[in-house]
Amino acid sequence: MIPLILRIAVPSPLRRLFDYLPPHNAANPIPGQRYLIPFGRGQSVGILVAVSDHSELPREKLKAVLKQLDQAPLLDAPMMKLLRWACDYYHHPPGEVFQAALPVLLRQERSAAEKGVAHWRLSEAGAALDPATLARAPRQQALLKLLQGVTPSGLTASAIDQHQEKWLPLMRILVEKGWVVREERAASALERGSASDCRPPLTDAQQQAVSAINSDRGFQVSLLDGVTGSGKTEVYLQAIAAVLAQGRQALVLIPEIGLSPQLVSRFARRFAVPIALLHSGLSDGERLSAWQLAAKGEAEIIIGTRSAIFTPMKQPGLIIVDEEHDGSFKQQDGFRYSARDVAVVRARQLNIPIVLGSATPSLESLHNALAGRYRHLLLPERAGNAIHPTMRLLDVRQQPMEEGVSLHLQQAIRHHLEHHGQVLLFLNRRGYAPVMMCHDCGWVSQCPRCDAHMTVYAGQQRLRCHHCASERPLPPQCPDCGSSDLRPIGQGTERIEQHLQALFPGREVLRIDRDTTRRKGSMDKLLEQIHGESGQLLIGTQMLAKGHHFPNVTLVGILDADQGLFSVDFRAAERMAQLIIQVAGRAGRAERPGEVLIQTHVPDHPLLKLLVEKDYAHFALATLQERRAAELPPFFHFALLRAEALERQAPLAFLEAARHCAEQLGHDGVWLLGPIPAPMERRAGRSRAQLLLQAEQRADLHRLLNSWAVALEGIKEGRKVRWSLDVDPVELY
DNA sequence: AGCACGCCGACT
DNA sequence: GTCGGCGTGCTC
Repeated sequence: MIPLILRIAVPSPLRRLFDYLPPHNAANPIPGQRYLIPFGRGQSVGILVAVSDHSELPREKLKAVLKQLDQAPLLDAPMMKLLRWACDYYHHPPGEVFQAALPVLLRQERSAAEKGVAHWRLSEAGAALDPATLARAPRQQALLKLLQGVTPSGLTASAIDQHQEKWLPLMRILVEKGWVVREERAASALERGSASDCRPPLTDAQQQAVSAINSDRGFQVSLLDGVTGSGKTEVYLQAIAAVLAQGRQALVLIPEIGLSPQLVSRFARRFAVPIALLHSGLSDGERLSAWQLAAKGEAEIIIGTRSAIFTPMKQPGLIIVDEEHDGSFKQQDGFRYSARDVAVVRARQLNIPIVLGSATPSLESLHNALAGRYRHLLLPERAGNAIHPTMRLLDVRQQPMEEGVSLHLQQAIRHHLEHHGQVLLFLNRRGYAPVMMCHDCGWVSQCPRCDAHMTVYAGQQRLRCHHCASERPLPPQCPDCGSSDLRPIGQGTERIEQHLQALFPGREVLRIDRDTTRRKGSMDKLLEQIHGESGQLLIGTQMLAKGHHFPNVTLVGILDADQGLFSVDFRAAERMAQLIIQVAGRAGRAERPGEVLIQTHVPDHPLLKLLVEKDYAHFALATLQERRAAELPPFFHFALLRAEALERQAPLAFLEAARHCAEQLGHDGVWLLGPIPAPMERRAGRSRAQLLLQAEQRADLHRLLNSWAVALEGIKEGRKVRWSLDVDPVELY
């Protein structure tokens, strides 16, 4: 008998597998099983990737695994294949890639059996208790009322978190008093749909899209390119319905803040099936439970953010990526994968259809559609009788401005408010002002740890850096010259909010940005206020652009469209255009016509004009031409090697060595650009630099990366820096 | 990444 | 005399 070698992915930053001997009570080794293994001086949990009949190492150097942790593999063969592809494509250490595909509770030595999750429910006494009894303990009372308002099975910790902060000690008091019972139950992260909604009639375009997707018998990418309000979700729902009817599962990926209660309830109202939700608010136990239910096929619809692309499915039938252009699908640290791109590969390997949906498709996806690799499904009309908003550029050159708002825009705001419309202003800059300056000596509020300014927060009277944790009180006088003539320069949402309040006294002004929605539930509260009233002013950052519907908004004002036009990042214009269109899409959803006004100092900018006078498609096509001419993605392919360290020279020294290494290996077809310091060289006290690899042919790039990524681990300058390799980087800094 | 080994400075 | 600095080597 040939002695088997187990090739195992071990959690470590090394780009290779480790060979082990089977355990003495050798049970049938199957890739996807977990093993407890000796590693270095300690032990860890690894995943069997392959079984081989030989090892490159002499036999006496091999150790035997300590224990087989699973009989049945946790990761099935298709998932193993996907993860091996991801290791190869992203050139990331297999140990970390395979770990990323497992819920945290399965990364440790423990059985894969379902474990309970703490629930709190009312006792009989608690159910009968009059909340008024707790009038003198308002927070306990709130908890009691919360539990009295839900099903008798109670709530999990993460569910309670949505309603109240720091509730655990209070809940313990209620448990002691005998009104609440804490119990561990197999958690269900499942929503159960009710199917109370029926299907609305479809537009012709929707019908065509649904028919096309439902006729797919195998792998096919559909780019569902539909203007805001054209009813993309309805197309998803009907495509899912067809898949469920075949007894198969649907996986829906959504952006990080796209998992709104509205979206979930829309799915739940349509389908009477178990739906698993995988979002950041879940506890480890709930996440494990959702993952297992999906793997067993008990969850028929799986909705989740980026990492949900690695959810196992028993009967996969369809993958949907909603808002496929959204940046949150790209992981920005560690294993830097794009969930959208992995989704396409997964669908191809599973031979199932995939739908990428967006009102503002990424140039990558559009390029694939134009090249015929993706089927382009267009939804040009708004569903129902809503009308397209009219979009106009406001030339603000030489115009009187007050706090970044031109008088023209101010008049338009007044007009819409008087006609009972809501007004939404968009400014992608939070805080009061991006910098504080001394008018006497020129001192500016520089961050001590970053090459950036500290943002002024007037309400909290503090300076805060948006790139690190630096924070301090607003100085009353100039720290350099003692002058008291300190002035905030420029505008952020907080300042606009204040200005609008002064301009329109008596009107409700609501600010929606990360600072006003930080606390759990505060976003819901704000949305509730917006839906109830009319005649309000809303000011916000890109949070406003995502997902939420504001049916009463009749005017959208983009305060500064110029930011995106002159950035070092070649994708800035694409992102700005997507934001403008997405924000504009919030207007005129009901039967009221919407108006969109865009302030700019460059009204003749050709791309901006195309976007406003034509549409996103024209903008995108022109931008693609520019990308082709400039040899940028999606026509050329990038990989970025980043390095950072406390010592200023260390990152550049490492990258020089890395470049030298690539030159030794040979890099035909690949341009090495750099190393150069990062656009913001210092961040959080560390100096950063990067080396960009550019290639016209992916094959050339990956041929180099195959040997280079491994060789990088041996560069001695590398131990003084933190470095990472990013294939298909989205942010070039 | 961790973790150990190993060889040179300021301390009880 | 040693406690401990971080350079360098290894993990099957």
